[in-house]
Amino acid sequence: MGSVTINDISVEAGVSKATVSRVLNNPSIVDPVTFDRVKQVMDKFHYVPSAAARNLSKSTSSTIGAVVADISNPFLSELLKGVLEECTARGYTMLCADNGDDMKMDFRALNTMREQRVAGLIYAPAVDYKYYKKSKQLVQHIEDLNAPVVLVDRKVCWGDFTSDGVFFDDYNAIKYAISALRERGHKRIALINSSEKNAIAENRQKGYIDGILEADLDLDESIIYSDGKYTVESGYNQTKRMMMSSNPPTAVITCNNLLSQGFIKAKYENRESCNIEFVGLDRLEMMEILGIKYNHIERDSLQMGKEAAKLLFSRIENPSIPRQEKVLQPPLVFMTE
Amino acid sequence: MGSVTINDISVEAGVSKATVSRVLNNPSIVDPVTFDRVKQVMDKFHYVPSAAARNLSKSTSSTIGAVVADISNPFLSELLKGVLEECTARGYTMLCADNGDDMKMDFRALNTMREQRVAGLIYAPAVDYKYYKKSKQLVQHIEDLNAPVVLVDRKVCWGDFTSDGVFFDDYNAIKYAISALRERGHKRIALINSSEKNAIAENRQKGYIDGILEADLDLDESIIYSDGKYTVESGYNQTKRMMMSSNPPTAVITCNNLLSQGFIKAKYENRESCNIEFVGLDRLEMMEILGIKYNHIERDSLQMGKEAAKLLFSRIENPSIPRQEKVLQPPLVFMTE
DNA sequence: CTGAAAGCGCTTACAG
DNA sequence: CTGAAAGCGCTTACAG
Repeated sequence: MGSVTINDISVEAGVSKATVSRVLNNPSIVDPVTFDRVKQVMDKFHYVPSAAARNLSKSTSSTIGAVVADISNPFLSELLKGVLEECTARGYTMLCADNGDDMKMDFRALNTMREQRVAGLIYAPAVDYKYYKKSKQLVQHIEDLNAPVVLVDRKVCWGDFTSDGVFFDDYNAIKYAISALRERGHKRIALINSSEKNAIAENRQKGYIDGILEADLDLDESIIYSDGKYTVESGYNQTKRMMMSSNPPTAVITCNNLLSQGFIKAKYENRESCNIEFVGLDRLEMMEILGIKYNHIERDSLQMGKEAAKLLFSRIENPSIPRQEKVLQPPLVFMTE
Repeated sequence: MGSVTINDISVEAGVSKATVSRVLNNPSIVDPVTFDRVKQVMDKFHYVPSAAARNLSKSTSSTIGAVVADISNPFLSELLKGVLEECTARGYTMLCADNGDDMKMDFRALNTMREQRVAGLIYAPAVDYKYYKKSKQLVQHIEDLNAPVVLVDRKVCWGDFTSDGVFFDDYNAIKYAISALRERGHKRIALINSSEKNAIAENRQKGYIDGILEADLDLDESIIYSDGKYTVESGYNQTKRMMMSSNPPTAVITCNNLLSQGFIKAKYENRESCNIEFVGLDRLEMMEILGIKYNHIERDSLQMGKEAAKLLFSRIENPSIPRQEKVLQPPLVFMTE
């Protein structure tokens, strides 16, 4: 009934469990003849060793965890795919959890990862805890993890806690987008961001402000839209407000794939009246397929996932290497007609 | 250094490991006073029990596996999200692997799941093994898993192997799509399918043929396109061939989200010349956002994931219940302008 | 209500 | 080259 164990193999092959273990882990030191015999018994019984037992015995782990906001967001599912590829290549296994941008769920997910004693964690925190009272508690959870974590996408700083990380340089990307829009004649450029308190939203806003100033444009805070979450609905609502304002912008930058979709939805509903140009963050594959011009900052999240996993594995192999932070430069893709 | 164990707790609290274990698993039978004391020590040490050790000891598992073709395909990442939700709700953990529609990787993934001793498996096989010599071997692997599996999306039949499953009724959906297209005046309706040998592609083709016949239309095998895989590229290429044929259809049905995208790409590249109407499988969220009329068969893969997980858990709890197969009826969504 | 002991399926010094 | 034994971190009869 239960699966076959190392013991079954050892009695059938007439050797000790230690020897069976050796043909598994250190074949070179076992006598070729007994090796073959044991191997045959293993095949006959379809024996596959239990990862849990092995890990418990060696006090190691062969699974890494990944916690992100939503595994079905294309940006994130691509990222996870990148992580998975690196894991598979190394014989590691990937455990997924999501937090829905919610602190409580984030803590739950972290706790799960701890129970599972993951060897490492790819982590996009639900929020930037430094803005909340839970900050200390979060750091504690991370430390209790007792495994390296690499932050992805969302850079957060909490006290003296540090970890490896892979991020996009949204600050410069947005600055650059502004100068590009400026060159195309735009003088009134808006931003649609989220109101979440986190470094990523802040960086985007900072990039926006610096970009506006460097382009010698007027900084008008009334066209910095950021009163919602990173959702399609929020992008939609903010765009509507923007379109109905007395002095609408001629161009806008939308700060992630969902906000972009919300903007697009509103724009296409008002095709005649709305000719606001825009630059969105992230690819929207469907736009390419439809052949619709779509100016955007192309964040390659598959690559981000791979880079993050690589960082994680190199730290697992060598815990003492200096902290690493990769800042990926997402290219600005302008599609002129 | 290493995480704190039940032993650390027991010595600090001055009780046996058994008692610590009891406050974890069976609080009601332990003296309230010692319970509190132990609990306090646990909190103080941030103790979290090791799932691996617990599972090993109880010969159980608290993780379920999921293997699908590509975790970044929106249809599948939605499905996984559905699975994850059900897992989280029950305190289970989800292990992901992908097979890229490739048999070898499929076997690898299955093997990983076995090493991990998953409590159950949500499985969309890479291919329908009955068409390959590996069929027997696959069945063996599944049996060796020693855990219930529920098939999703891809129904396969191999010998006397049976398992629970959740599928969409593509056969009827496509038949229905044809009759709907017929009502709208179409008399020459094509199909773009994959050439993969599997029940799902077969069902679609069967639904097509029966639909054509029941609608009293001529069955013309030359407009059954199925010479590629389920990819955007294949959909694109097949559409191109179709458009260049001497007698192109007036409507077409595309058999999954990627083929639909390929079709759309080709269609939009030739906007002027191509006015073939179509019905695609699966939602394409971006079409809704753009407000583009998109007739489709709406397969709710999130729901499929949830249903599959529910089936799996009910079988885990009660292995002897009769085999269950759920066939979801995906609604046909026609968007008239 | 609690503890000592055996066991879950492995690995790894330690002897031989 | 191989085996006996202890240990990884838990749980669970079995006694008391």
